[in-house]
Amino acid sequence: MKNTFLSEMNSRGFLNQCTDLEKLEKISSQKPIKAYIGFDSTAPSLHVGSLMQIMILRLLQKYGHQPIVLLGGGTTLIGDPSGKDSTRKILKHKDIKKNIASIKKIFEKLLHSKNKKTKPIFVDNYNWLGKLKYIDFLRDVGKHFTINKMLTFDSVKLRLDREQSLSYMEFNYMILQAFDFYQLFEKHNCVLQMGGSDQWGNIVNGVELIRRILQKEAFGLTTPLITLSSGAKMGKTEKGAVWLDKKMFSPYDYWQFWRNTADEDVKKFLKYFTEIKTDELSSKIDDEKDINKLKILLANQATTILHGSKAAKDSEETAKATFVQGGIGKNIPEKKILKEIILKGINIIDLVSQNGLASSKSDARRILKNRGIKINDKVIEDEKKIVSLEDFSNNNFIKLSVGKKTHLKVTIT
RNA sequence: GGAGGGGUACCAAAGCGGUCAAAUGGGGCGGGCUGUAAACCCGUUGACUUCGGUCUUCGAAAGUUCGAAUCUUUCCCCCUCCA
Repeated sequence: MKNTFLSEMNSRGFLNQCTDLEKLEKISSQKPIKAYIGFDSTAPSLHVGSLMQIMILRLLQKYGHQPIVLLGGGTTLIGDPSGKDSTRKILKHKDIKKNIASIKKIFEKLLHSKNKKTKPIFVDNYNWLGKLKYIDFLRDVGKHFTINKMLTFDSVKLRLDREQSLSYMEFNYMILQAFDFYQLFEKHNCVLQMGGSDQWGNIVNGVELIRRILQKEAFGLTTPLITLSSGAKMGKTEKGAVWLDKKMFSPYDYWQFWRNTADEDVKKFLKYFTEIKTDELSSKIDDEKDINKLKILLANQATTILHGSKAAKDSEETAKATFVQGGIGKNIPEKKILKEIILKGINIIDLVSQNGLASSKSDARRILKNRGIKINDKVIEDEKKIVSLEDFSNNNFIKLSVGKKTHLKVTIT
């Protein structure tokens, strides 16, 4: 097999379903194509759940194709029922716009834009969905959809089977997404839509709509659902969702997220979330006996892609200092505290809870009772402990730890 | 519109006049073991506390009572069946 976009998609394990793999391979290996993926704009940032789709867009660029990023200002107003038990809360148009602007920034970091031919095209489907005329839309587009068929799609069927209500608004979602594809095909000659496996139904609808209206062929492709060995959904940590925006989730935490990958998931993730060549990768995996080294490799690569190599290196060093040497690394979050406060002395419980290391004072007390609070690696047993100048006798800072993984460098100013 | 069932902590789900800050399970958090893993084990899981207690919570409001998650009334919401 030739080295093409699809062959690498295949070797990295990104292929789940495709409407016509052979034909798509033929077309995409002859000339550059445009492909699109739609992203949810319900939050001001994407999280790792969308990362696989982003990796695919990068791959697309690598092979000289052009990605189209659809940020769904229109469809987000409706809410995709796929994979959801219940109707989401409806966002205001204003908030969605804000989200789109902030998500766009993340893409600007993750996708290359130097090469004119492969730089991403950003589109917002509100531009066409917002202008639709109901009657015209029903006549032109609606006539191509039968209720009979729509009822068989998982997104609809699962809801109905579980006897959960599905509003008429959400029921229309798949038609709107199909219409998106049609629009992009017309406007940008976009021949391929990709997405997660839960998007299969929506994507196929688009392909069919294009065939019905234009008698032209478009393609759909889905990626497999990422399953974690634990069975949990990927992307949740003790700190909440793993956001891609560093303001919401720091590069160090991001590095830690990958570093803490379960053993069983490491090899898979190296293929998905790094850009190490697949043959090089498999020999690395075979040679490396220490799974923790592979985890570090994964963390470094993944962090480099999102936050840059310096952030990755800093994070690794911080981790080493924190976990291996038990010291304090420079990426440890730092908190400055006024000298007067220290001179007066501050209660350990207050210090911990005020800095967000515990959710309340009760919580801080509880952790302390369980021997989870440490100053400079010494367990604090007395909840009345006053942190004062003598705790800073060696340095002008202390390492305040809650649990094994949360550390804060408290510095006097 | 008619008939029935229900709304309890992060989620699921018990409780149905006091012993209820509310069983149990899941999740979370802390500890142990270890590899910053998994599995397992222990502890903990409303807030504040001078550790004696105090305050707020069982869909919302009002009431009965010495005392209400538990009883009454009104309201809101959800579900099932019938039309």
